[in-house]
Amino acid sequence: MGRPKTFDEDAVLDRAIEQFWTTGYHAVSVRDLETGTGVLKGSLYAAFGDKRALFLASLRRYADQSAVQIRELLSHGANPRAGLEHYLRVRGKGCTGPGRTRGCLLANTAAEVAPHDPEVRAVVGQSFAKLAAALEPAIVEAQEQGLLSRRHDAHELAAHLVVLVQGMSVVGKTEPDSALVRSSLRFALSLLENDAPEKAR
Amino acid sequence: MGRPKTFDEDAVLDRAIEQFWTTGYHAVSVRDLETGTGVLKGSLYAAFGDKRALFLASLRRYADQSAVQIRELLSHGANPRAGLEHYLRVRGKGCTGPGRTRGCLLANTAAEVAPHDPEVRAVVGQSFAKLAAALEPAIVEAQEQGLLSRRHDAHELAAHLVVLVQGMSVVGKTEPDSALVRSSLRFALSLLENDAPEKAR
DNA sequence: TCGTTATTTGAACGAGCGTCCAAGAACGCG
DNA sequence: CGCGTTCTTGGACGCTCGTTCAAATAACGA
Repeated sequence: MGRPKTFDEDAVLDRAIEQFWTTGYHAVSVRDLETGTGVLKGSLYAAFGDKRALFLASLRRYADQSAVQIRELLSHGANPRAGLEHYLRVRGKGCTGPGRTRGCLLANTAAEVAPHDPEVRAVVGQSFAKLAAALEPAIVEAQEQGLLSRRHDAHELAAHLVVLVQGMSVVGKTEPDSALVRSSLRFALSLLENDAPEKAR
Repeated sequence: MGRPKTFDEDAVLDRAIEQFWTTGYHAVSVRDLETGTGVLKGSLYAAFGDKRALFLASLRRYADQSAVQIRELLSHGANPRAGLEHYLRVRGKGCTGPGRTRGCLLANTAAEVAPHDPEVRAVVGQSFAKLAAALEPAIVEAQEQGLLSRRHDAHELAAHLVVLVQGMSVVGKTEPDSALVRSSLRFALSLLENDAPEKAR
């Protein structure tokens, strides 16, 4: 009953994600969100609460979406090792090139907001933990299938890859096509090569 | 001639660094800087220009200081490999523990400001490049002295460590003592072990 | 058709922002 | 002791911030 909503909340969140992602939390004003989402502030406040609540909702949606994407990327290819490689490649490419200097919303938020907002911190922290928890079994399986060296501890390697990916997303923000990101990606891929030291490609 | 300055510009920059570091660029107001530095806004504007200029000066000073620190850390210990290990340990410890959730000003700035300010971007980008340029010769020397495996390309490993360190500083902001940071640090240290797979410590 | 209910709309609010500037204060010099 | 110069001081400016709210609007059941 009553007057029906003229917008889809999830669609608005997607637009808001874009803005927070490219511009950052503090640098986006409610007026910006108004024009960016096409929803007047009054309605935004009625639907989501205040700016921080809208940001939290956007962040949670982004985190959910990226958790889904992780699973998709990891299951790409013939085996777990190919999935890991694919995941790294996509994440690396996503941080380099023109228009790709906005990094990852989770990393941006970890840097800008997390230390000052426990709720935000929890969302970001859990996202990172989930990412590691998704990578680890893929690593273990790849090792069990003899596709990946057992030289490295699976748990530590998973954590390492999580940290590395966030690092790429941050370093990549300093230039459109960062040589550092490309090199570190190449190195990470070399870590996923099977065994046999001294064997290039 | 004229009335003498009542403050040391570098000391003010050090205080400003602290504030931008722990709070972020946008979240620090000129009033905050006033109380934090103990210098009234009028004098700040007279000495540095505007807020952005003060930030840039602080950032450059931080970058210079951290470049010096890198050299110190790398020259610690008996050989280049020990220096690298020491550098990683210090950087890792600096991102974990209570009151250590502010990360690295360069990483924070890369995430929050770099994409929207070319001058800031240049400072941060050059700092990252310098860091890699400082790590690489240490890696090469360690390899030449037989202290470090030649399995990995020195240039790529240097880039990898730069990205990793920035990643640790970002991920570390999501909890006081991040298990991810500790694990990834342990993994990175294992990369610096000499050769011989399956050999712990 | 009318009353109820939910949403939209945009004007208005106080607070705080970054910035500026006129006045006062502290020095060296003649 | 003034004089010129430089720095300090803090009030004031215009603007934008996040937020609120009363009125207008649009759907529904009766």
